[in-house]
Amino acid sequence: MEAQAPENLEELTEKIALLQDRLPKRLRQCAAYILQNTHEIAFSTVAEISEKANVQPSAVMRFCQVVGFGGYTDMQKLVRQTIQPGIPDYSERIQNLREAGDDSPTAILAEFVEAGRQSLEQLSITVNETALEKAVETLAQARLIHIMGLRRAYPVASYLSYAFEKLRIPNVLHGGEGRLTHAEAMREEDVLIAITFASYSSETIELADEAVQRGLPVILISDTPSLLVNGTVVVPLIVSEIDFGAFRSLSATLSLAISLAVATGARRSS
Amino acid sequence: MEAQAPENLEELTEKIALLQDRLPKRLRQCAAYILQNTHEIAFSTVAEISEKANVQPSAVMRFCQVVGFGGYTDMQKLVRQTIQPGIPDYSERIQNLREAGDDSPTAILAEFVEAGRQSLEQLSITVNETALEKAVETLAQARLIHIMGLRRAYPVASYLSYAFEKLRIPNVLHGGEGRLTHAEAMREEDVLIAITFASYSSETIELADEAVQRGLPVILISDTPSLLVNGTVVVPLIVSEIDFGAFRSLSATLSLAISLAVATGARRSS
DNA sequence: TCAAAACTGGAATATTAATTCCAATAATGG
DNA sequence: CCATTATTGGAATTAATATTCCAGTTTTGA
Repeated sequence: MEAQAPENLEELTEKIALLQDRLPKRLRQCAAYILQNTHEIAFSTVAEISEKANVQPSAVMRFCQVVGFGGYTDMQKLVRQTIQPGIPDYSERIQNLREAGDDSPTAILAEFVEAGRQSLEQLSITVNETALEKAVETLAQARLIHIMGLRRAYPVASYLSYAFEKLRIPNVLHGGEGRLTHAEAMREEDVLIAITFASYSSETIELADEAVQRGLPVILISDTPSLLVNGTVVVPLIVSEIDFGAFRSLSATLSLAISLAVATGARRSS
Repeated sequence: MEAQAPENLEELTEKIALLQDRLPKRLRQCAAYILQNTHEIAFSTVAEISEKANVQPSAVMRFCQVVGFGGYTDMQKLVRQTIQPGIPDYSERIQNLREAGDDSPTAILAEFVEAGRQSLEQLSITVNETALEKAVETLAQARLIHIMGLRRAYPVASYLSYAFEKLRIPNVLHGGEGRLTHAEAMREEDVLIAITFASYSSETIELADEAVQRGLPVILISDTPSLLVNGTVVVPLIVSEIDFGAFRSLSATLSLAISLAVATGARRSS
């Protein structure tokens, strides 16, 4: 209306974000959908967008006008312009990012993205289906799931705990900030998920040992099979995450962990 | 005519190349232009293509039919599909998995790996280099870095904290297990990294607001730009992570986060 | 509680683009 | 060179899509 039409994608998202709160219900639905699926506009018709956003075509139309465009066609033109030069060619894009200069943030990001991608690929190839299946089966029958992981492994452990929580599966996260472990809380019919990478945290190893001694199944998420404490009760899940510098993006490990949780949830509810 | 329509870009180019020689003049012009500008088809109308190829629209039409498509629309559909790899609807896919009875851990893992891969690609394409650069610059100059993220964002926050620790960069992780925040600890020259995804944790938002009011720079890692608290001091880093079911692999977000940390470390030591 | 304003859904209309058709032209073969 | 067939250009038709309009509904403010 009175406002200028955005002239590039950033201006567009910024403007939508700004408006979003003051917009009436249906227009806000449009805003939300378009914010998250901006690029869809390039290829979709008004009708398609409106259906996915659960509004009438006319609402989408009004939305375009509120944002400052003459109509949907104008907005689509903008999105197409900004998409076209790129032609989402991943490898080319990564190449460009890498060339940005050695310690530039984008160059570093490119390396981590690439490392993450390779790790994921690696994971999908090397995953031991039998072990995974066994792990899920074990978890599905557990009364209480104990989770332990420190340092690099802690984000994985905490995300697992969060996922189980959401799935309403009883779990305990050991060794959080206070580094406390509650070995004595491990009872019959419980299971321990231990996550540790070289060089291994002694606390995690100790807890795993403790669990083994008490006869509990242990699922071990690690980067090498070198610490098979005890072949009979330990289910090893190996993830070889690619390092960049001293760090890893954890992409593969987290994917494996979350799959474990979701599969367990599915198994339980069926 | 009765020939099969190509089903992907390679088949298409192959077929055109094959036909090219036996085609009459105008159709050969079409072939030549389309071979070299295949991707244009995704965005252009028949009229536009025909003009650029110096032929009549009807010639383009005939060309499409000769290649095996029903019409221009079909050919366009094909090109669009291959340019924009799907953008799969994951909530639908998990439904499909369930219905297909394939909720095996391996199948679920495959989905998460795929979702992670796509998120990483997406990130490499949509990352805002300027914002990233600004974020690193800000962090490099910070006296103390505050980190806040709850629920899904907590693994990211804790990994960031771990990385900064390893890099010997002073940092505080707020809102850990006890959900405690230490707003009063935020002083002049500090910086806050706030991580939150829809639906946003009110605690994180509040801490960010507090920081803004105290005049501290805030770096916001989020999935939509919809909560730009204050454009002047907040640096927004947007990651659109693909959901699978109710969960995400966090691949893209963690890659971004770890890059931020490493780049900051590099900047500081130089 | 009521009147005015804002919002919404769905149908009606206008625009634009795809597709077909046919007469005119050019190529081919005897 | 003529008859036949293939190709072409452009207009006419059809289909799809964007856009507007308005009556019904909800929200707002006094």
